[in-house]
Amino acid sequence: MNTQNPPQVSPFVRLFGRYLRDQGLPVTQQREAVADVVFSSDDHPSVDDIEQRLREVGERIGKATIYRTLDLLVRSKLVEEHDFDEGFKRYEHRLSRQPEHEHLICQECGTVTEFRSHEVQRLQEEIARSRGFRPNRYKLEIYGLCAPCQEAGAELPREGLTCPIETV
Amino acid sequence: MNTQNPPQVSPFVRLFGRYLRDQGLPVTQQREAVADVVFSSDDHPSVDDIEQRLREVGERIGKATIYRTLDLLVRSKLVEEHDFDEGFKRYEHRLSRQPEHEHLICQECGTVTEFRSHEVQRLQEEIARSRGFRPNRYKLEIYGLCAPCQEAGAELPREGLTCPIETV
DNA sequence: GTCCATGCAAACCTTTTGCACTATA
DNA sequence: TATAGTGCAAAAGGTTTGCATGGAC
Repeated sequence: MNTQNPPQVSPFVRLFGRYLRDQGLPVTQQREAVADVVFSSDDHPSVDDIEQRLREVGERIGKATIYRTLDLLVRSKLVEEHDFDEGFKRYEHRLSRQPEHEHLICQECGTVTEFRSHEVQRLQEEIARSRGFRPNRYKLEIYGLCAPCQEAGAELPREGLTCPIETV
Repeated sequence: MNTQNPPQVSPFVRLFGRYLRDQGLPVTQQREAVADVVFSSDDHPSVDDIEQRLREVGERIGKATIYRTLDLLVRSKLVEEHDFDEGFKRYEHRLSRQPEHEHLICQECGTVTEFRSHEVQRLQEEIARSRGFRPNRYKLEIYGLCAPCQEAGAELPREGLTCPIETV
């Protein structure tokens, strides 16, 4: 189909290729294409987003292959899987300037902002250790309203019981 | 079916009844039964767990009703929904001694331990505020190995690239 | 030439919804 | 009695899998 190969394989895609070879797995054109899309995305694309972006570059790759490649990318630790309570997963490569970071998620517009806090990192380690737990990874997500949505007058739904329960 | 009513409705279930009446919704036997199971569970039951526990008490309630009741319980803010990356949701009532707490999740045995940290709470508020974000709720989850699993010799899967990438 | 990946469609699993029937207020 | 809930089964939506074909090594 696509006789015109990409000008050159990006360093990140090459890293993924190395992982595949380490595992004795073939480096296919589809795997490189999916990896390239993920590594060129600076947001948190869903599988549909990835399929769409592949199509924009003239690549028609089946969803099954995308899922299977994402699985490999996650295993390689080059990509992280996220679940922002939307009913589907999002993916994000770990090769940005902020390899470890947390997320602020706007409940109005869905925008995801990243932040980094060494203090959170330290706290998490301290908490785990004090309980004899060996931490592997952690995630901190803050849900609320981003600044633009607050200015636009957005309000968070106020349901729940009228009298908040404080059972402490 | 169940002519033998529970000895008396628990205070928590009664609270839920109040919420329902506030909303102009009927307080049904099924809703009370589901609420009762959730409020008597000190772990994080899934919908299947809840169905199972209802059956153990002689209640046969359809899954649809369980889902619909859980939705009401979550709306009432008496119950929280969790997603520990298992492919389904878990539920936990907020009426324990620790209304606000975070989770340590063992990747070996799946055990969920709770912890509380005022520092995390403070940090989260500080981070949000410094970015003009209005926080509504947050979640911190630490994944790793619990003490018993470590003692049993469990190891976390070491996949990924042999040479960890530190792109900072 | 062998092995594995791909693509399509069907299967899967959790969750949601439509509808006839029943219970609540 | 009007209104809303229940249960069943079907649908929905994201993700996984089986299988025949085709490409990588």
